[in-house]
Amino acid sequence: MATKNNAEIAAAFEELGDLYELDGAVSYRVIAYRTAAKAVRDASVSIMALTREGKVTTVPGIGKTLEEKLKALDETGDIPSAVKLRAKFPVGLISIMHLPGFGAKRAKLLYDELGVDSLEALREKAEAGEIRKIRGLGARVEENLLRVLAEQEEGGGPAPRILLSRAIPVAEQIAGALRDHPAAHRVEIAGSVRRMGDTAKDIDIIATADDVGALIATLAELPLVESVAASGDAGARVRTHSGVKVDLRVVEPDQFGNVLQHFTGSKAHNVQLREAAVRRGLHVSEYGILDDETGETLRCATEEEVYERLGYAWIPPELREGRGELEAARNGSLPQLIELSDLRGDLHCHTTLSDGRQTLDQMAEEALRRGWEYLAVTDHSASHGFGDHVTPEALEARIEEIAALNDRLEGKIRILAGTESNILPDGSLDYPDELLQRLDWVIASIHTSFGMEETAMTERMIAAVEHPWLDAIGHPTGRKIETRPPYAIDMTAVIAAAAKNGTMIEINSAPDRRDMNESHARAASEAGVMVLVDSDAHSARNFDLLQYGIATARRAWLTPEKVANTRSWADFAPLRKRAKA
DNA sequence: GCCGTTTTCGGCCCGACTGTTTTCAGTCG
Repeated sequence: MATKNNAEIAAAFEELGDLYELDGAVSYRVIAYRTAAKAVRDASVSIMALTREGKVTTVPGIGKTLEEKLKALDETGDIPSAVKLRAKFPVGLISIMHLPGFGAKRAKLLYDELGVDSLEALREKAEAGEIRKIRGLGARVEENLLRVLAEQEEGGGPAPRILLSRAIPVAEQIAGALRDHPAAHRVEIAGSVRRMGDTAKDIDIIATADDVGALIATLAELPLVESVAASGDAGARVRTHSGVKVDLRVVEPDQFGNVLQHFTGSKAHNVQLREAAVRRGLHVSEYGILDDETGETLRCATEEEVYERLGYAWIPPELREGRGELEAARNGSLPQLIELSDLRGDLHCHTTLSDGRQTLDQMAEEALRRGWEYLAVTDHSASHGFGDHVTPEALEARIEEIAALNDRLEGKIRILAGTESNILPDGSLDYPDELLQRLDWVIASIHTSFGMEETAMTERMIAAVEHPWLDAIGHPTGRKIETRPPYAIDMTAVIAAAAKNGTMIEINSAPDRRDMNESHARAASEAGVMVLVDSDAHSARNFDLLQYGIATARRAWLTPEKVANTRSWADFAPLRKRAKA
């Protein structure tokens, strides 16, 4: 039987948590399963491999009981308690409990009272006016239910999350407009946008102002705002023409720090922060810090004060995910995170030779303008297809062209003749070794045969990692955020092979890739792999995308030393395999 | 079900909103 991957294990824990909730288990048990599911999904290593090694209880949120369930899942393909509970509750109840405004209690109530066991049966009962007759429910619940069911049919499920690259311009445009208003004092973006996560559900903005009404009016009248969903004396919720929801909260200046901290989150960070505070007799909320001893609530104008009162150094938002940052902030071991300005070059971009929109000279000129020391030009390779492949002969001509360009540039910047070679299904590259050896730089990626089974895909990638002229792996999992899952691959094994062979792995900065992700990047760096932050630019403007790769690097706790292309050319050049050979 | 700078047992973040009921349960972030 195939080994369950982390996503499958997380789904099994989610399901079991739902089933226990339907069964009326104490809430803490249900929460424990959901916490564990998240921990498994975010883990950078194979949870099943850890289970077999007897080390899985080192993962926060997984204890003895869940270890036993993991063993059962590994050996039999299922969890006995889930089998038992599935016989008790029809699968349809889980769909019902996930409807907005519903939960386990209501799903169970509907099942017990009306025998409802599917969304279809639920709709029939609602249309027949049966829901409103149940004690504890009413006409409003029935109306809302019918509306939700209709919306689901129309929209096909919950609203998708928006990519960070779509959220940031909207957030900055709105925050900028509000800052320009004379009544505004402080205006800050909060939420997952401030944490620079892969995606956001909505945009949170926190402000202080003399005149709340004027600020809300300014927001409502912005050209990009389509409609105002709610508006009060403490803020407003609006929707942009592009469908993005924006929440503005206007708060008292002496609570700004508390509110900004609260709404920056994440949930896991805040829960851990508050639990730790309770152990010291302090209660944290968005309104202040209540001290049990004095009965007084401390209101903080700045976030720094909030963390200081609780005994922590201020924590960069990108780290606030409940992944050890509180402990590090307490004992002074927070990392000095990499910044965009630390980069001295880019090792992955395209020109008109393949599918880029600008010429070699234009890309070089832009890199020079940005003050970089080096730029590797890595057009697609011989088997790329789409009519923009680069034959070996064309690549040889490109080598000459770049030599001439470097002469003209007189050492102001160094352009590297490179390729983004395809990793073929057997793990080989699609140029002859003699040609790869003549290049200054070789990055290689998988662009075909995404459907391979995990073992074969991992072997394919490791064969490439071991190639003597391959310097780095590009976008190693192939994911497209919100649109395409990663192909099946054991990244723990790939990372180990990369560390052993001195092969670098990139964080691709394309905002729908950000690949490798923050979890793999942190693991790779800890394993001793040199990480790259690459733009994969297909135009000169695309170099701006590096901000998203840097964001992923920061969320992976990376310092400048851990990222190879923060180095000067003199220090970077020897890290390439061809320099060591 | 997890976990420990009071604890290996007895706790477990905090508040808003909605809709239903007269003081609260359920859901959500």
